Parts: sequence; C-alpha cells; structure tokens
Amino acid sequence: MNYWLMKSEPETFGIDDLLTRPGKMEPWDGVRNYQARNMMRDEMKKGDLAFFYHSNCETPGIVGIMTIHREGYPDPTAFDPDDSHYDPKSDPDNPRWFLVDVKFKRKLKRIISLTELRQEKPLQNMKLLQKGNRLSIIPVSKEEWDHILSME
DNA sequence: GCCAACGTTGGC
DNA sequence: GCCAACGTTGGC
Repeated sequence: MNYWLMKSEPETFGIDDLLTRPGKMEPWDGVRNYQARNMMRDEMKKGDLAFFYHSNCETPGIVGIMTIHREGYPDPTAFDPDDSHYDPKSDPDNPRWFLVDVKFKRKLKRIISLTELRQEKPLQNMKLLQKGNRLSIIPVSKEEWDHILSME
C-alpha cells in the first residue's frame, strides 16, 4: 500500500467537484509531466490512498482523502483535438500520457494548510515542501501520512 | 549534447 | 500580478 498527494486547483476541480461526480469518482486527466505520468502508469495501485491538495488558491493545503480506484490507463484527453490537454504527439497505438481514476473517501475535518505543514519538524523532508517542487503528484511516506492525520 | 528561449507551476 | 524554479523545445 502506497500513499500519495495529488494537487488540483479548486477553481478548476476541487474536492467539492469530486463529491458531485457519479460514484464520487473521477479520471485524473490532463497531467502532462513525465515524472507524474510514470507514477500514475507504473506505481499507483488500486486501493492506494492519496491526499487531495488544493493548489494555487487562497489557502493552499490538504483538504481530503481519496483512494486509487482504477490503475493507470491512457489519458483519452490527449487524443481529443477539442480538449485543452490535447497532445498531437500522443499516438493511440503508443500513448504518451496516462491517468488513474480516483474515488472520494472523506474530507478532512479542516484544511491542513501548507503554512502549517511547513512548521512541522517531522515533515521537514517531505517532497511537497522542498524548494522548487512543482510536481502535481507526489509520493508520501507512511510516517508523513500518519503525522499529517495526527494534525487533523 | 549544449544551452538559450520559452512556457508552466504555484506560492505569495 | 509578480516571479523563482523548473521542464521542454529546438537551433546549432
């Protein structure tokens, strides 16, 4: 069982949007970064847990928990010329971009903000908090996961 | 293979 | 809106 953190801008797709989806599930599409793709394609397993993180907003932070519901498969938005994430270089016979389906588990009782996370000694080495980190999908260790939940 | 130019992310 | 950090592109 692995743990993850997945970023999304709440103005585009926030945790309340996930709640309104049928089955509270959503394909995590549109990721166009190779490192993030590799994690979705190769490492994320059904049943893994992931924090839902709100980025680029008034209070960036962790807002909820999701499960990985379907393992990596080709991202259909890469093949759709009308989609904003269209990539003509992704060949359906040799897809370049992959995604997973996530499923809502629960909201946290409160937002655990980025500012707060930065103040935690046990989280000092967390990848999310490293300078210049821009990955939208980040592995989280069990120790980090448990510590964050203890802050709830 | 180098690297300048450019685009994107995301906190502030 | 600014800008630092980083990834990607493409000329050479």
